[in-house]
Formats: sequence, structure tokens, C-alpha cells
Amino acid sequence: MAYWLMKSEPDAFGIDDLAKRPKQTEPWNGVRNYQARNFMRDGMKKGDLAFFYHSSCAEPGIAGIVEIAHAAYPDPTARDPESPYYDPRASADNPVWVMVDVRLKKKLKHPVALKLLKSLKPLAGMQLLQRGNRLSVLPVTKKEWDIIIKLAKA
DNA sequence: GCCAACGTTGGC
DNA sequence: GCCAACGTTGGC
Repeated sequence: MAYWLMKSEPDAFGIDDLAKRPKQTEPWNGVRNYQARNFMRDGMKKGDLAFFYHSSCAEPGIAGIVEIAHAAYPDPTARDPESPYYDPRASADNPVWVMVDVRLKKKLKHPVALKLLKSLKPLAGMQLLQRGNRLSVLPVTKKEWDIIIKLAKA
């Protein structure tokens, strides 16, 4: 079982939006970065857990925990000319882009702010905190995961 | 709104 | 294959 972090802008789709979805499940479409795609395609398994991270907002940080409810499968928005995520290279034979389904496990009563994560020495190696990091899907080590879970409960 | 960092594109 | 130009991300 692996751990992940997935970013979303709460103005576009936040943890509360996920909570309102049927079965509190949503296809994580629109990822258009190869590294992020590869994490989803090659790394994510059904049952893996991920932090739901709010980016580009007043209080960036971890807002909740989600479970990977479905492993990677083709992202249909890549083949929809009406979609902002449209990619003319995508076809039935070669979907190019994939998505996973995420299901809400828990919305944190007290989100773990980026500011707090940055202040903790044991988390200094976190990929999220590295300079210039822009990936929307990132791996999290079990050690990091456990530390953050404790913070969320504190 | 600014800007650093990074990925992608496209001319050569 | 190089690299400048451009677009995007995301914290502040």
C-alpha cells in the first residue's frame, strides 16, 4: 500500500465538493503532466490513501484524506473537444492521459497548513516541500504520512 | 498581482 | 539535439 498527495484548487474543486458527490467519489481528471500521470498509472493501486491538498488559496494545506477507489483508466476529457483538458493526440487506442477515482475518507477538522509542514524538521525531505515543486500528484512516504496523520489528530 | 521555477513547444 | 520563448503552477 502506498501513500500519495493530490492537489486541487478549492475554488475549482475542494474537499467540500468531493463530500457532496454521489458516494463521495470523483474521477480525478485533467492531469496533464507526464510525471503526475505516471504516478497515477504506474504507482497507484486501488486502496491506496492520499492527502487531499488545497493549493492556490488563502490557506494552502492538507484538507482531508481520500482513498483510491479505482486504479488508473483513460481520462475521457482528453478526447472531448469541448473540454478545457482536450488533447488532440489522445485516441481510443492511445488515451495518453489517465485518471483514478478518489473517494473521501475523511475531511480533517483542522487542516494541516503548508506553513506548519514547512516548519517541521522531519518533513524537510517531503517532495511537496522541495524547491519549485509543481506536480499535482506526489508520492508520500509512510514516515511522512504517519507524522502528518498525528498532526491532523492533534 | 508578482515572480521564481519548471515543463513544453518549435525553429534551427 | 539545442535552446529561447512561452505558458503554467502556486506561494506570497
